Amino acid sequence: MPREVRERQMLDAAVAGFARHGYQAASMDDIAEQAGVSKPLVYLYLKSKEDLFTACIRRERAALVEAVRGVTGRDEVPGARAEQQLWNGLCAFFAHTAARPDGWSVLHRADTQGEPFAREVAAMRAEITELVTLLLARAAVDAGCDEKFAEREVSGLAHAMVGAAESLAVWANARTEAVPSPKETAATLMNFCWTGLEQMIKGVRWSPHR
Amino acid sequence: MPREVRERQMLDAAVAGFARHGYQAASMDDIAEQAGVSKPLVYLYLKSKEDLFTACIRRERAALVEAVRGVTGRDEVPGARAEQQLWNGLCAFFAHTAARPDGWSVLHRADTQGEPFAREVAAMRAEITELVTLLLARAAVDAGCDEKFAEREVSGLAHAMVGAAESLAVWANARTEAVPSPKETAATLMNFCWTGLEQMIKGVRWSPHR
Amino acid sequence: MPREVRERQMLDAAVAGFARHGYQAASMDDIAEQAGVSKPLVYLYLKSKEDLFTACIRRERAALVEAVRGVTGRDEVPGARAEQQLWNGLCAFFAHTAARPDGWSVLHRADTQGEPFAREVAAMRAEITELVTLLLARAAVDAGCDEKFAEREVSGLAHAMVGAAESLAVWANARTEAVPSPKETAATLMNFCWTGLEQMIKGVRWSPHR
Amino acid sequence: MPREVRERQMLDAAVAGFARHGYQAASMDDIAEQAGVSKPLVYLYLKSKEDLFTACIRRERAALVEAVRGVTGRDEVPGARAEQQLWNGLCAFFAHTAARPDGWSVLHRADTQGEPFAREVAAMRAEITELVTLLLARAAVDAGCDEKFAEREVSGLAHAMVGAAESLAVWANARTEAVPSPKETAATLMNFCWTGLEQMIKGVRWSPHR
DNA sequence: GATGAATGAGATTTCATTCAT
DNA sequence: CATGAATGAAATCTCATTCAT
Repeated sequence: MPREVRERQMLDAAVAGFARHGYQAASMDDIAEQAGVSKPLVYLYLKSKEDLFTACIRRERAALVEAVRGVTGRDEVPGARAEQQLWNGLCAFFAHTAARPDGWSVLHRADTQGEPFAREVAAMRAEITELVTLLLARAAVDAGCDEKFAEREVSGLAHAMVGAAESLAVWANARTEAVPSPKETAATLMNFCWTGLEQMIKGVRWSPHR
Repeated sequence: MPREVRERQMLDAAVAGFARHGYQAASMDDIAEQAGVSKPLVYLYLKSKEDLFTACIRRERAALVEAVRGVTGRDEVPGARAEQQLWNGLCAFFAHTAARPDGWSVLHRADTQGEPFAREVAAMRAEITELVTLLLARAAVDAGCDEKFAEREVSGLAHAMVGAAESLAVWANARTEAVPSPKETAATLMNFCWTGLEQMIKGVRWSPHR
Repeated sequence: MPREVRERQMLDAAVAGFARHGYQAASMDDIAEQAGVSKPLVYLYLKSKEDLFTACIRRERAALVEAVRGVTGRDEVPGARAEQQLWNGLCAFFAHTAARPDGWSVLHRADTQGEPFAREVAAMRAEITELVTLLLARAAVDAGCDEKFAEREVSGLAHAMVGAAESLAVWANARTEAVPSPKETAATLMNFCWTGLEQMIKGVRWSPHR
Repeated sequence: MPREVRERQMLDAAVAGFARHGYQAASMDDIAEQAGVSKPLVYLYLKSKEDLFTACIRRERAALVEAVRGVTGRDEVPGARAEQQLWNGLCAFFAHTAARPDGWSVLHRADTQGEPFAREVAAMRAEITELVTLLLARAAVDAGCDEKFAEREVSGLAHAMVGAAESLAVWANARTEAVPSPKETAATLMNFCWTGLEQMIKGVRWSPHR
């Protein structure tokens, strides 16, 4: 059996194992068995537990980012409405995290599994946040907002949105009854952020002294 | 030295250890040493690693809920404005998580450390979410909204808000420069959710077909 | 059972194991079993295989040096004949290596088991060589030799003698029939080195052109 | 590529590997890679790690013995002075061990790598010791000594000399500064053993009671 | 009440070795 | 002739946990 195929099997098993038990508690024995290969082969191909976990993160990160970028367009598409692109991106995000819950679990949990892994996830988050920031800014401009203002103010909203999306994805995957569809989840968030954006553009702010 | 004091020392050490290394990687050896007691004593008092972790979760959960409840009022306080109570609660929440980062880290990470612990955290989340739902509903009613409507619609917003608050608390603790004050963090979130609530009351919804 | 006793048992077993199989091939499993304890206890007390081996080297080195120093006198003993002291030292050396063949094997083999261990042995060799140099020099002076000359020339002979003694000790232990007594072995070497010393004092040198 | 060449490459790589890391620590993976062939080929040609090591020992042993025999003459050469032959042999020995440090290291270390290998080395040592004994005996006769006496007494000196030569070869290879030339090393030893031989012939013995 | 002594079980990792092609 | 693919067995080391005192 060719190496490529075996490697994919191993990564599949590893993602499942790490998702279920976390990095520390997942055992190489179990992962190898799950993949249908012997442990030495896992080590031959993937070097160490740490490298295996990193490989999982990288693969899942690439798949997720690809899924989102695939529908938002990799670059600015002149004429396309940013709002629509954002909506598409969110739908793709929640669809992907719902379709590959283990993959998403690995990405989300990697955050709390020590330095080398947290960096990997931070990079992904930065990548996505940048994309969202761009789309929000262009949406604001579309809505008649001053360009300078948009760039300055919208970043905070983007951070909040990405954080909220992460939480929602976890929460949606955890549901066992009344599981929301990706579009419903996306709509919830869009609803939230879009009103936030509009208020922001208008300069409305909440304050305790109000 | 009385048992109570000893136990508190152990829990303190355990919370620190679990926060730093996670459940699996934290070692009973280190915890016992850190607590300044012998390992058998830890087992005598707290039975097992699992029980010890559970005890940590329970203690930190109680402390956090107490901190929030202490400023929102344990029950509905007729005449008090719900908006103000919500604001107070958020401030208390972020102040507490900032003051006890290890405790919060334990609570947050427990979520991904396997079944028995996730349940504990889920219970805490439910407790807080219920509180927030109540406050939001009363705030909606205060704003002239129909009571039935409020109860039905506001729950989703509460869930999102709690999730967002969790993310924000982690994010704030992770900062090393430009660390936001609890009030700033609370204002960010309040800003966000309050506009969402107002739009919701007005019946405004975002939809892809718009 | 007190720690000290256990540690000695472990070191005994380790010395036997390392002597028989060498550092790499000796297994911690076997050593623990031989010592009549569980592996974790070995690790608890001696930290690692490397540390265990180092501890063996140190103990055997100390015992050997002590055995030699005990009969040569730790310092210069005015009035004592250096020749006699040297003879006593050699006898003690061969008696010790014959009495503790495993210990001597460990010391001798450590030389070829990698850097950290070779250093340990080199230090021991230097210690003994220094002692021998001193005795030879004093013996030369006793024999009417110029002091300056003695110090300069005798060092090479001391090195050769120590090397020869090492080889002889290994060789004597390897014999299964006609095993020489320590005194016989010592006499062989003394015979050798003493004539060498006498010729050297007289300035006689062998050269190919003779 | 003919089998002979391939085998030589493998043995070269193996000798280098065993010399650097010892028998246990050297890995077949590394050796195969170093030899530029695949592992199965190594096993096809040399059957096992043990056989490979044995093959190394045999080859290096043959080369060393050949180098010495080549200058001492394979048999007794009537008319040639034994002293000169011994000198030539020592020079050849130290020149060879200096020229092929890895080969010598393998031979020397094989001694302490367990039964099957120690026997190989013992055989080589016996071979060389026999040669030296012969030369020493003839030299004694040349010097006017009784033939019977020579054969009986000279054997011990030969053993000591071979042991000393081994130590010196290792020591010379280990030097990084002031590396002695083979001739210098040979002269050191010759100096030593020749005086010993002369005294012996004269019947002079050292004794503790002197 | 408190601890020094001790371990069973299992973790990651490596290595010599062999097929099927 | 040559190799990519694969593994059984064993190595070092760690950890939660328990007695005897």
